[in-house]
Amino acid sequence: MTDTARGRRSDATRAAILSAARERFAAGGYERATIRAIAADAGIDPAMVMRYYGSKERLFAAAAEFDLRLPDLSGVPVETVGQVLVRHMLERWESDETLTALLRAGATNEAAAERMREIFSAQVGPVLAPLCPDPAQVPVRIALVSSQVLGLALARYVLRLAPIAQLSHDEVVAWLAPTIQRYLLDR
Amino acid sequence: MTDTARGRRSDATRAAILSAARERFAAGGYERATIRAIAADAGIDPAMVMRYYGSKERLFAAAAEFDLRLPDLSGVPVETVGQVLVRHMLERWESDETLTALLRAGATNEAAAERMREIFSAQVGPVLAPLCPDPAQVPVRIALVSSQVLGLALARYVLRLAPIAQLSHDEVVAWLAPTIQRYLLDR
DNA sequence: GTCTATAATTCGATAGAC
DNA sequence: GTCTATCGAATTATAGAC
Repeated sequence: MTDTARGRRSDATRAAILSAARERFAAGGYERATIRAIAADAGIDPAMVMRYYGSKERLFAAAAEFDLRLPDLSGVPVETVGQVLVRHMLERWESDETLTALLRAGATNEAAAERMREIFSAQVGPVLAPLCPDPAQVPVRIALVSSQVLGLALARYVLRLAPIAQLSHDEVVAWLAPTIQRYLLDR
Repeated sequence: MTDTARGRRSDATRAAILSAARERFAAGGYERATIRAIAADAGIDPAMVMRYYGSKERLFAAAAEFDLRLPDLSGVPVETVGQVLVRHMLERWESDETLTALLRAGATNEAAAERMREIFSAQVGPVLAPLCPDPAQVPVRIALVSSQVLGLALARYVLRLAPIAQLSHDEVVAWLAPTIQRYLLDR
């Protein structure tokens, strides 16, 4: 049995489901994203979603897989770490709706909140920890940075507070970078 | 017809419904808070909720009425404005679950998001605007302050990032006050 | 003012034909 | 691998008895 005969079409279907799922989860959170709507977007039958992912919960788990792709910061000057980080997060947030899906869903769904905690501790932690002065303060400093990054995303992409949604990347970086810098390095 | 004969019992019921509604909206956002569960919490029949508030949407609108009760800041030294503001928000957030209800619901419900925008522009704006140096920058500065306050609430009360959820009020104030101070007054 | 009964939808999930 | 048909449960909302 060749690859084309067996897996080709189903792989495309799987990908279409996942893409549609991310879009729906990002637009309305966990509860409002229905399997029926996701299937309709993907141009397939709702039963296929169940066949491929078993349940809505498992579909979300698959759709909420995410890599922040944080750059290695060991090479950049410490006084520019805030700028680099804020700019990277802006671009990452706007290039992949999965983050908005996680944020919207995380507000009402415990599994999504847990995934969010994982991402920000497991991915942000290791990259920023070496920069902090006192090892004991690392978790707090990472969480503070996360709070400002998440607050920006919430205000800009979810609640859409006009003044902050209209800022350019450069302006956001100019305002937020010093905050990140202080949370990470001060004292 | 006396007051006791007509409105007394119904007023108590109205209040019980509203209180139960805030609790449910705060715990699970808009979609997961069901009229049936709210009625059960209030110890009355689900039909009563409809009778008093007409629809789930109008119930939420009533439950999401909120006053930040921001203090007059014209008297306090400018260099302590950040501290006063952060401490007030912490206490307000922890003494009234309505804010958490708004935050959770605002992530997936447009009416809740709109109410959130109203609160932060109509209530925070007037109090902080007189402190800002350049009138043209007022909306942006208010929105930046909001982003950090909302990010704190999201991380601490909704996503429950352990390191930031465990901080004392004093520690949160010490970390965040300088940020607020800079967003409001710098330059 | 309160509750029973139920209408009208909508959802996640399953069974089974092809 | 895909779809039809449908179940069972849950939801908001309404009608009407008492």
